[in-house]
Amino acid sequence: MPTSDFLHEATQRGFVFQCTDAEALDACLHAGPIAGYIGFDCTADSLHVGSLVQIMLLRLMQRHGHRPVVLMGGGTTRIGDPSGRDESRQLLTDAQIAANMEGIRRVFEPFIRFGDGREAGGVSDAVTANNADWLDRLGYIDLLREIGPHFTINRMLTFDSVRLRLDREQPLTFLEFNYMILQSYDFRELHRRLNVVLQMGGSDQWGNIVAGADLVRRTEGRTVFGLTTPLIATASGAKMGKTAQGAVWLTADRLSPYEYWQFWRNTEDADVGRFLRLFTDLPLDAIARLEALGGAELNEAKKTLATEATALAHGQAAAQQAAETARRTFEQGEAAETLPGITVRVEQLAAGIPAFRLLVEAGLAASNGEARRLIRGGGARVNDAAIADEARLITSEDLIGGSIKLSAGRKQHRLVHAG
RNA sequence: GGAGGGGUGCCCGAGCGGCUAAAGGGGACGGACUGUAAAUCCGUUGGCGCACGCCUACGUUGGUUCGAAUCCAACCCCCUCCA
Repeated sequence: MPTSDFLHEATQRGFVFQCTDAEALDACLHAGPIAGYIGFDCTADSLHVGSLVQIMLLRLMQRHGHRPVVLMGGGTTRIGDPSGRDESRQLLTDAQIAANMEGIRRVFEPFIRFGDGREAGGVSDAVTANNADWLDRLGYIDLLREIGPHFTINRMLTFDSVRLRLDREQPLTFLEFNYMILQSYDFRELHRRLNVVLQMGGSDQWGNIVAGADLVRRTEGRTVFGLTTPLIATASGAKMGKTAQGAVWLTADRLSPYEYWQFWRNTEDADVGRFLRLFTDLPLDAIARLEALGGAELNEAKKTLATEATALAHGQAAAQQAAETARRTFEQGEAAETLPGITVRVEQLAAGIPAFRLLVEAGLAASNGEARRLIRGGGARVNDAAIADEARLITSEDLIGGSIKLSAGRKQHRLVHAG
């Protein structure tokens, strides 16, 4: 077991899947603060829980006095990460990439403290870098001459990412084949610029990370490290991060704090301890106590998980409000006025709106047809009373204290306000 | 370049002239049971103010036919073998 603060805790909390040399990294961490990075593609203007392990790992680093470096894939995104199986991604314009980068940077703000890293005492200030700064102006021949000799095809062919494709007799384009080279180049560049000695990432990045560490060793004569996190799935095997509405985004413009809280509240029993360790800052002994709760009592642990995780992403106040909204909704059976909602014009409501239509407008169904099916299946309710008739009209008569509670299933509730 | 196989709904996959909005499975959603859990069981799973009807959908574009996912032609893409 590692003894340095950071690696020790990262290991205990379940962040470590593989490490190039845990002992040497541990020693290096003992010697003083280091800089470590994780790369993020700029394919959307926000990130979802799929990236949360990486974010939390950077956060953990910083908590132990090390410097997190967030690498934006401004350059690599221009090509498109080919690892997502079939078709190559739609190419993004430079303007889109720039906008996405700005959005992604904002995702990190609640989790990580940024600074310019230069002032005294700011050794653990996080910084961002953009690989477009160096990749955009790479010369092909120069790159080949300088980097090419350090990569043997023989070895590249042994990488899982490559071998799996070849074994399955799926095409692997030259572009994809080069991805590890660009990522390796990033590592070396960050080492040169910011003295980064550690690259982290998901377990699927292992090959690329190792290749980068090798490149730095060969060309710089320095030992640098790689560390991967495990793939996070739910205990029942599902990929994590899916919800009725789609991806679980980390920013409020994409997913409300209430819904984010709900996502964590609905964690499977078997995942509670693991998720508390990964996605909250709670001390390990406190987590151990929560995890020990049995049966329905585990729900208390889930609430703690939800509130803690929501506080990290959206702030303490938003987390408390989400918890309170949930408490009133699920434990008191009320229509908490803080539930997500929509506003409908009074005249429209007076005239009456078909329930199926309102369900769609409230975002509880994707189409009128789906809303009708929901009603037929007995899953739609107005003010907690099942809607029996597909043609049911919702009118001002249904207003209770100025709003109507609309539900799809037991868990999704919306308020319709008259305005 | 030649020979063969293939491209079907969110995914996998059957269908191979009408009974096909297209079997089956997965996923997803809803219901029951619970603890806002898992497992299990049941239902639903293209759009449209949806009884009827109309529209869109089986790689693309044309054609044959009363009628095509199913037959024909050309084209695009993928796979295998040969060169």
